[in-house]
Amino acid sequence: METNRLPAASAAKKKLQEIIGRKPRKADVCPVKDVLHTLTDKWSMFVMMNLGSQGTLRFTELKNSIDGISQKMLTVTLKNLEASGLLTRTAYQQIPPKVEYALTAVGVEFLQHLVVLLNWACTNSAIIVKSRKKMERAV
Amino acid sequence: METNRLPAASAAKKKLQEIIGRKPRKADVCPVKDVLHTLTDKWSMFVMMNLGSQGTLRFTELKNSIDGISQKMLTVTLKNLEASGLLTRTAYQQIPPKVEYALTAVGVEFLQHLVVLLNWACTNSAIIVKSRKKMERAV
DNA sequence: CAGGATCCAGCTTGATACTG
DNA sequence: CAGTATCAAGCTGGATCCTG
Repeated sequence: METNRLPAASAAKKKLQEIIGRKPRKADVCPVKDVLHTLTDKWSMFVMMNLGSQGTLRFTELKNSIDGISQKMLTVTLKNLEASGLLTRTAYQQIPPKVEYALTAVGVEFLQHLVVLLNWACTNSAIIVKSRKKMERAV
Repeated sequence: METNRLPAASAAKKKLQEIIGRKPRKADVCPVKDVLHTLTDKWSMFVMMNLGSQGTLRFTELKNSIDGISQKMLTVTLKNLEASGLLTRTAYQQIPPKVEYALTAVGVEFLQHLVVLLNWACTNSAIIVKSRKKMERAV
């Protein structure tokens, strides 16, 4: 419980102050919030995870890989990610159309960080969920 | 651009397949999505960042630290984080009331991971924003 | 196949007023 | 001080229909 094999708590704290201090408190001014929000978006994560693990995918392949996503949201999500430079869209001019999506170098880099977080979430989700259940009962 | 000082792309890919495979595709079944979403929530991050960098804080102190947050959302966010076991709420029975919030060990651990991601976002937000601007023009 | 466009229900959120 | 309660507005996201 006490072992931290991470960038040391103190270093993290320092980094935090740096990051927080960097933004003039106005959330709008600092794009980090916005960027992170886009990236940790409900569907964005799934899109990137699937592209990361399966490589290049077509629109329908992605849709089938991500259970529950609507065509609209996949479109929107893909556009955002493409606009943010995290994935590339390659359209083949042919009938029927064929469009392929793949992560960019930046996308892969982000995903690697995300994997760490996902892994942590996987490990700790049980604890968190249990904690929530306990709170519910307490009410 | 090509340097990756990260858990190696191949390892990340493997991990991804593991994580994706673990969940039966049904987003509802896998709590990881839900957990991550709570944690990367718009306000949750700010709350945890402030607690992480400033230590124990009172309700109003938090509200003042996080520009733009409403009293309601702060309440909701704090409840969620407390229910998830990421922070503790200590109420002193006195008039006027005094309530202090602080991260738990789990909270600190998560925050340390988050810092890495935040740092990455800070470094790359410029690139991403620029990419977006370019896309806008392309339209 | 890969979307674009539209409509609308529902959740999220902010503003406001009130309380122990 | 630290919330709770309520209501209205706005955005999100799903369903549906349509196109090159």
